[in-house]
Amino acid sequence: MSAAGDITEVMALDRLVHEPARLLILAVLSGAKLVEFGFLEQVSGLSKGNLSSHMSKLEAGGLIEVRKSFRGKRPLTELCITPAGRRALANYRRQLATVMQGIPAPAASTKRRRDE
Amino acid sequence: MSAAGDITEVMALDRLVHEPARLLILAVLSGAKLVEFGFLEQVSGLSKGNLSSHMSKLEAGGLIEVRKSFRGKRPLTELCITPAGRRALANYRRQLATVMQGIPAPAASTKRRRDE
DNA sequence: GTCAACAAGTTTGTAATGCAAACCTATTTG
DNA sequence: CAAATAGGTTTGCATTACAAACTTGTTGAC
Repeated sequence: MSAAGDITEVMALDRLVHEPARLLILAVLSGAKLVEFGFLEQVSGLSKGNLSSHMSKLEAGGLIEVRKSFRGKRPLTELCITPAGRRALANYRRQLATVMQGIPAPAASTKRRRDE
Repeated sequence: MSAAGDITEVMALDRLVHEPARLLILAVLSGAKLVEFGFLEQVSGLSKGNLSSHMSKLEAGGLIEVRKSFRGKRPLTELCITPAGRRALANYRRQLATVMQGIPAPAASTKRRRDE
């Protein structure tokens, strides 16, 4: 049998989702219908360039959808997560939970403060 | 106050630990006193080269210690996690737990099979 | 009107990274 | 002795994350 928290599962993590910046984007998107580019920029602290590039990758992977429109006369880019994106995120979360079981919890005995 | 599961914490994840291959290595090391190179190679499925390179990075970061000796007349490389490594791993786990709270749980209602 | 400053993103350039193929050294086997 | 194997390391390459520079259009100063 494979151990309860088979840590080797970690090798199967979806790299597209595993990247912190993208995981953040997906997590934010999962909680809203539509999110503005500028909002994500602020929340994430990512530069526009970096954000744009991650956005493109997520879009290329079909995990998000990008809508371009106008607010007044200024361009406005909005993002939303796709069903596939939700699945990918849910699946990632599941794998992560499995992985965490393979990592020893510090909780038990972190009383050894002088261990270096 | 920052939300209970502040997803933006994800940006602070330790990249040295976040890499799946290295996380696996650390997790395995955390459960044993001393682990052989060859064993890790099998468990992880990593190529020798890749394993060696991750090993070097973890060592450079002070998260593991590498001991070279001989078994009979053949060279033998063994790895063990350092106290700093344990801390890094525990900290990573903690951050990960926080992050997971920011990702919507699929558990509740994954009964929607037709959502594409 | 036009010229400077600004908003909203995209494209380009670069340094770092993950990965495996090729290589190295020593040992065992035919 | 030659070939194969064990045990790792170094090299080379393709990908990537990131920010600086650029683009396009808008608003405000004069």
